[in-house]
Amino acid sequence: MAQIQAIKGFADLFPEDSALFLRMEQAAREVFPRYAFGELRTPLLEYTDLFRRSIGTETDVVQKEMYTFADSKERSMTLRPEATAGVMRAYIEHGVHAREAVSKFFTIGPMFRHERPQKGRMRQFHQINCECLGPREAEADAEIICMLMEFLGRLNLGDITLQINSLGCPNCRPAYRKILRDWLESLDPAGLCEDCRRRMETNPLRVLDCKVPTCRENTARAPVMLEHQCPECSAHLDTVLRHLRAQGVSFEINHRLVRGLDYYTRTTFEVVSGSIGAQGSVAGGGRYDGLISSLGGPDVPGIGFACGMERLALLMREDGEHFLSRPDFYLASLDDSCRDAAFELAQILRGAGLGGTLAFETRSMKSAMRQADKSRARFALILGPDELAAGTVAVRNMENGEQRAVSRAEAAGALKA
RNA sequence: GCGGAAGUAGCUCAGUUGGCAGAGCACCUGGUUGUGGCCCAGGGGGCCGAGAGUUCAAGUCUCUUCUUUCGCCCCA
Repeated sequence: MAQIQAIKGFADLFPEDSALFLRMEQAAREVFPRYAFGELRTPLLEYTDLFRRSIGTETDVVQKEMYTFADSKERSMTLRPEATAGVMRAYIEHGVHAREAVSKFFTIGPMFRHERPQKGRMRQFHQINCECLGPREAEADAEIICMLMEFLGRLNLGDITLQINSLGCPNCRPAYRKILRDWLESLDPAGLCEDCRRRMETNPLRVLDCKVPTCRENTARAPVMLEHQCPECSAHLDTVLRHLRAQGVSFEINHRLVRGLDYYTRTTFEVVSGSIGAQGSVAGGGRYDGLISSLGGPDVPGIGFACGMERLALLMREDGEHFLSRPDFYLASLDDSCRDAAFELAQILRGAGLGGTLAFETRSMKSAMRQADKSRARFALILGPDELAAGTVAVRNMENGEQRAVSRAEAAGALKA
């Protein structure tokens, strides 16, 4: 215990790793604004009540996964376990609905859940989150899904699948819930796992989502949600799917797709990958028409999604590409007398927009070249007594080995050419 | 919260029935005047995750603990 260590489930991202995150953020900031989404940054810390009321007190997230503690005035605070709640709070608190009929926000940042860490799951993890508030129309669903797929498409993720389902609305879901529960109760209980027998009572929809193979077999012919929805919900989903087909966005209907958070209604979707182990869900979202009013805000519907950046990073890494950019130069002095001039030259180059390393110690030629090679710089710049006297610097192209003396005043231009 | 596996050099890992702490890669320095990658030579690097115990002797055996990892659960 002498060594100070990072907290379990909290990771350090070195430049090779953060380069992937940077690339995701850049893709998000390019794609989302074209759909009129603007970035909203909300606090990492909120009053615990916000999450209890939005995510649902019965969920695992609220019951056992939140980082909750009291501040000096004994108020219960929680590190955000997801982004939607904070966005909703900000939306309501600032009366945004009164200013505009449709609000579109994205947010990027860390979330915190006290779970057992494993592949693709950290206690501090990062999400890219989008919320579209205001429209009730199916076009909003189709648009945000198209946007998500366009965003993911920029990331070179390999095989991913978009799955869609509809959970119905408060008018038709209770009836389906009852039909499903009755059907489940007619089964031989021995065919279901312990969890499912419990879920049958508390949350029958979750039984469909069980991963135990025998449960899946035995519920294969369960009543299908989509066949028991009201005409409005059916029409809504049809419109969403029609637009996706027209846009060439491929998807599959997953009758078992049930989301974990209580506030979802109608359209739900998830993007999954088979190649990163058990935590294969890369993005997920859906419509939450009752959430804002249940938090004390106006009766404004919404739809949104979240993607897990650590999981995206796992998929991006597989194409083995270099995400770090190459420096322009590596500049070394061969003698102590040259170091002042080297420092000046490095600053001139940086002032001209070039990037690279200045070797602080005087190095031998061999060592300087080895360092230049290792830095992956495009050019090695060498400053020795000869160059110092002549007002030049030796510029070596590391790709082809071509080398020439260039006046120090013109070095920046030579590197750019 | 529940299971399985693993912690030895910066990284990947050897280490026999308990008996001097190792390799490869990486790093540094050289291989005669100031030139990288390949090759060769040399060098720096270790509380063997931590703490107890057994023993003349523990990297090795026992227990505890921490961490990592793969699953379950849940979720992005």
